[in-house]
Amino acid sequence: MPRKPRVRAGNGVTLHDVGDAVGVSAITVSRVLRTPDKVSEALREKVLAAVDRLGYVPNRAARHLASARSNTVLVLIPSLSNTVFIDTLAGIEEVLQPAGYQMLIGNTHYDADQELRLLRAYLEHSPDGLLLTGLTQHADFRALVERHRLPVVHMMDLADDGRACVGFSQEDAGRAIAGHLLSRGKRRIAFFGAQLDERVMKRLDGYRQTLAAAGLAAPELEILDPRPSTMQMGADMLDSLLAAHPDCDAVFCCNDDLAIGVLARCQQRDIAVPAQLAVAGFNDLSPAAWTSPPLTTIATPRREIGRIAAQQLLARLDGKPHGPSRIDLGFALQHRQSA
Amino acid sequence: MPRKPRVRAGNGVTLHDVGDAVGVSAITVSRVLRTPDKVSEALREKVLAAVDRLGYVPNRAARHLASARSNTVLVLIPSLSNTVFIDTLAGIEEVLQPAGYQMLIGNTHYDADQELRLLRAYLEHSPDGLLLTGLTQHADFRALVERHRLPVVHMMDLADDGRACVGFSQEDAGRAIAGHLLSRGKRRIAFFGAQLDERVMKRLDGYRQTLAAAGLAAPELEILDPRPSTMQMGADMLDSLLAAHPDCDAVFCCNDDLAIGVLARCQQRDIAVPAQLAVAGFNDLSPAAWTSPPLTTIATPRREIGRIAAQQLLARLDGKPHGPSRIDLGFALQHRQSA
DNA sequence: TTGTAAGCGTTATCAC
DNA sequence: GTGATAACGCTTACAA
Repeated sequence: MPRKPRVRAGNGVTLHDVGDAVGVSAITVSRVLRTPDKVSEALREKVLAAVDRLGYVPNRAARHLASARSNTVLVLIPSLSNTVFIDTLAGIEEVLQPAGYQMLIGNTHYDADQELRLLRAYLEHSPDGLLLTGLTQHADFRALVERHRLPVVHMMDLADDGRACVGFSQEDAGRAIAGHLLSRGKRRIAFFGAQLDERVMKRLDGYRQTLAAAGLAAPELEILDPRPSTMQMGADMLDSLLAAHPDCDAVFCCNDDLAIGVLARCQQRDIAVPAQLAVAGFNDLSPAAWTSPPLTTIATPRREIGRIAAQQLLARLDGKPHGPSRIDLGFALQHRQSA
Repeated sequence: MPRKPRVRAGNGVTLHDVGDAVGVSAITVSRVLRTPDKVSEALREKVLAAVDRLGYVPNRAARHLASARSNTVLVLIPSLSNTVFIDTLAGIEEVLQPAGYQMLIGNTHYDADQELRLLRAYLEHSPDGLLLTGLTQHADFRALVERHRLPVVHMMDLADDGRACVGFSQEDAGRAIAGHLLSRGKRRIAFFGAQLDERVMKRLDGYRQTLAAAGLAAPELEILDPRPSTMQMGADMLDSLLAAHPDCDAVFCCNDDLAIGVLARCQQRDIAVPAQLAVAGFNDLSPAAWTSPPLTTIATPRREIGRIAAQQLLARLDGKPHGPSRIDLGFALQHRQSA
């Protein structure tokens, strides 16, 4: 009866090979590697020596297939070029790596359809759980997630419907900036928005509410552009704002990138900041402290968000009792000289 | 004889289930999905309908186990917080995703030991190939790679020993900046270096050679710090440089971050740029165009590097004839106002 | 404490 | 064009 040997992945050394080398069965080697306590010390040492000598590397696909656990978490973020999400990833990695979990990263490009496609594609890896950015997904997204019984933690924002989330109130943050500008005596406060994702719109809402409450609502001072934000865009927005409304005395930019462009243009046009025009940003990226004048902005706890979200997810994966499912990490107004 | 049903991963729908629903065997369903041409059209349609109806999702672990190909590429980069490597990742993703490959990302934190540990850990996924940053790895790295017969492409730099690589000459780039500063009439040219990785040291070499050739070598004007670069560090370096060498008339910063800190400090200290002190950076990150004055720097083709490196790797994986293994993508001097 | 047998979901091989 | 069978490497369940 002829055998049918196949091509092998990796370096070709299997649990069985290691077992043969020591004179034990494959399952014993497996135990040495996963639950050393259940194996006698004598064997344990011999096996570990053989593992080392033969250069055995566990095959994750086989483990996954046999155990029905992939030890993999799917992380969906809107962009790789935005430091905010990179910082979040770093926080996630910090928790997942030591726990033996692998992070799969999907870039949605701020697009719900793409997000759904990514989920479909990554489902082939049968991730054990999901970390999502924001609260709003494609209409079919949730059903698919439930069908696969995947635990989910949302990041960057706060839900009120019981979904697990780790973040802060984007609306409150918008209110905080607007309130700050009012407290500095500004009365004609503009809003510059790009990308116009869920979170930017909530910041805009907070800004609107605060201005309205002060009787200073100014929809004509809102400049919104759905394209990704750039510094150039910030500069351009400033030009068009001042052309139409030279009486404007403050600008709340939905992120630091726009704000940096605005500040640069102010310097070019000799506009006094903050005396003539106050400028505020959002996120507190590293260049914010090095503009001239340094930028007043909202510092967001994004690395911490990643860390806590990952911890929450792991707790669910282990079936551990987890604390509150809505975790508010807050934000901080970084008051510098631009506003 | 009692069966032993196990827990299942994913949504529980297998090739076999789909086959049963249509009245064909599992292997036929597999063929419909992978090689539709080899299945009659009638069957094909029925099968695809069932796949859709049942919500079948292929199990990648099982495929990997059976086919000995993981369709996975391991990418090792030194840092997630450096835009340079994020851009490279974006280029890689652009090529890998459409080709059906999954990218595993490992963050080495500029540490060869960590890089080796990551390789060991990720080997469990049996990646089909490797994309590495730089040319220098841990002493044991290469042996491990060869043992697993993994094709490798190096990124960001150029090797002369036949290894596959996609990048540009870091040394030439250093020479280009130094040469430019000389051509602007500068004679006391400092070098600020952080991180001090392989590539920074090569830029430093290029700078040294150029200055030496002009009879203007000035080792006392080199400030090197092995810690990760920050804008603060750039500002601090400028302070200590000018304290010791007030006659210095130019600074070549090993990256834009340092340069931004230097420019900010120049503005604070009322140092005229470039008249009194010329400042050059490296990488041409987006803020570089928005400093005051705008930063002269080296634009590097990092996204393209990622793209081409991924293409080269895929060609090797497919056993296709690949062109030259050393691909020089060059760089461009971005001449702005700071130098 | 250690081993045996079976099964995880897919694909390679060979037969029809 | 379609199917039966075994094999991929590991872990669960159960036996010794």
